[in-house]
Amino acid sequence: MAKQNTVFKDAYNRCLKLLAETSSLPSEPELGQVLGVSRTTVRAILSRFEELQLIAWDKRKKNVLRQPRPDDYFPTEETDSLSEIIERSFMRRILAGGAEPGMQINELELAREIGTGTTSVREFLIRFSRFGLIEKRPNSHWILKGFTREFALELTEVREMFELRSAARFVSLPHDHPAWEELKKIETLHREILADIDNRYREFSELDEQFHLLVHKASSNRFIVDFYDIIAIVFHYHYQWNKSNARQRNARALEEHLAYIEALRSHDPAKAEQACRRHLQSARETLLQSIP
Amino acid sequence: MAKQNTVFKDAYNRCLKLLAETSSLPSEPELGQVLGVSRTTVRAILSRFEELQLIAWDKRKKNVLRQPRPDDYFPTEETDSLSEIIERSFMRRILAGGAEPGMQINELELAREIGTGTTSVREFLIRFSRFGLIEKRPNSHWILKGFTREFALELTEVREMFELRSAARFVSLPHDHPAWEELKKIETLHREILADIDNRYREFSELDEQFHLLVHKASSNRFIVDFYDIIAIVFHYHYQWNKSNARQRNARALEEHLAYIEALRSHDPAKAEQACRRHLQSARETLLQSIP
DNA sequence: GATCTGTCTATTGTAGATAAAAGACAGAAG
DNA sequence: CTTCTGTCTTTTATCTACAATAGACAGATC
Repeated sequence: MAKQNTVFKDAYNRCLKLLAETSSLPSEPELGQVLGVSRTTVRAILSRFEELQLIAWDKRKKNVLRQPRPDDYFPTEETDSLSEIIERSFMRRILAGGAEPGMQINELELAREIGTGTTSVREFLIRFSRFGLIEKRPNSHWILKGFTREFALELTEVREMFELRSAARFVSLPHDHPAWEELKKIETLHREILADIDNRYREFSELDEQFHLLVHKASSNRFIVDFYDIIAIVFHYHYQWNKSNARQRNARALEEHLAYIEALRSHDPAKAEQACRRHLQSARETLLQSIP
Repeated sequence: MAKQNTVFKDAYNRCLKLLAETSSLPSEPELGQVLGVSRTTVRAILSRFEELQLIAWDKRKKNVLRQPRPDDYFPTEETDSLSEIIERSFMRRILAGGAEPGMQINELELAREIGTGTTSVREFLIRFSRFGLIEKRPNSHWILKGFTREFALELTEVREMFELRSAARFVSLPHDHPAWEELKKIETLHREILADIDNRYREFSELDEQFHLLVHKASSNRFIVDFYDIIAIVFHYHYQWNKSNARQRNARALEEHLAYIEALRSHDPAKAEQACRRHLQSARETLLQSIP
């Protein structure tokens, strides 16, 4: 296998959903636009649709013949890109499996275990190394530095510097800046989830990421925004891993976010700083509690 | 060619220098230690020495037979690792050659031009992407974001946050911390270069890197220390590129460093902050001046 | 004349192969 | 009994090959 066709399969599935809602599909370039793929892939999808008698395709006419059935979709496991698969496998290993700091990481072994070529694993490790959890010994193995207390402290130290600065920028954004609109939407979502916290507390993780990313973006600094990737990935896997008291923790964080949002909207730097600090401090404590 | 034997060639050259200074070489593990390579490579070197009648080798005895001649050394071009070659080629292209922001970067073309496989170019680009100068479009090309004014401003903004914090940590290091010793050495070097500035001003670039890295290390924060890589690479190539007024600029920076060092040694946080700010400001101005 | 389709070409993502380098282990030498 | 050497195995760095995907261009269609 040279290249996985996950782009095709994923776009195919999404296109099936579009197909379920109309009687004829738009032009190839438009489909490409909507699905975020090239015309080559669009045409591959349309060919398959035609083969399976889902549409009648003649040049510009793409009439829907029948509704898609559940088994027309590709299984979701097949639509994940290789790098997503590698990332998940790797994170499971280093967070769940007793991964001691100092442990050696072996490209070949990882590749065999995941069932993929070494090239992809290697590229993943290179990309991942910027998160500061692993380190390369040239001509030799990687070393796992581990998700330790020091790591968490160093991470939160930088996070706090960056977020405080971003929050300060946020309050001085012009009133017509789109971020205010976005902030309002996020606030609404907060209230909705909080109103039905027992059922919806799991949605917090994603919302948390959205909110803090919005704040970081106000810095207009690529290094600050990029750094948020590290925080996001750590918290993402951390939430998956450590579920104790999730409902209660999330409820508290949602309240803090609301106070933080209100402070941002006051346009008062001092208030924003205070609310930001308060939330960051409790986020840090939560993170540290989960590390032995 | 599967793997370049640059490790061998480089270690070989360094081993020749050792050989010039003794009458017999130490044990294989010890040589490996000194040269920073494995025993396999050490043995390859010794085999070659024996072949060329440089030593008589019998088990533990490795007696020097003759002094190395200049042509016993491998040419220096052959001792650079592939990634160094790629980095240099790439930086020359984006700094020197009229590289417009927004330009597409093509892995295959770069590889052809450098005369190497695509894998190595690809891995380089992935590693390099953390510097924020390029960005990947998945399944498609890379985009050059360019060494622009915004880039420089974003870079220096973060640099200033990090270095101020590191300097604050530095002044509170315990008196017996090895950093103080190191600082003293660096100060001496500063004075030496300054005393003979007309001849030695070119040595500033390397010293600058050493000094600021020492300061950043006081933060004990891997993200802060790692970030210094970006600054170092930018300034490194920037100095190579923009040589106007180098003597004068470097003399001024050396003076500022000395004031900064003195402030650090006073253990007075306020003084350190002031000296740090002053130097960072002029470093920023210098950088910005060179960007159109 | 703008947008679309058919066709063709170029580039990326990934696997597989191989030389270089690292590293493990047993027996030899001090 | 510690350190060294000889030998062997494993892993990394790199190249090449190829399917998936992107993208370009000319002619067709509205």
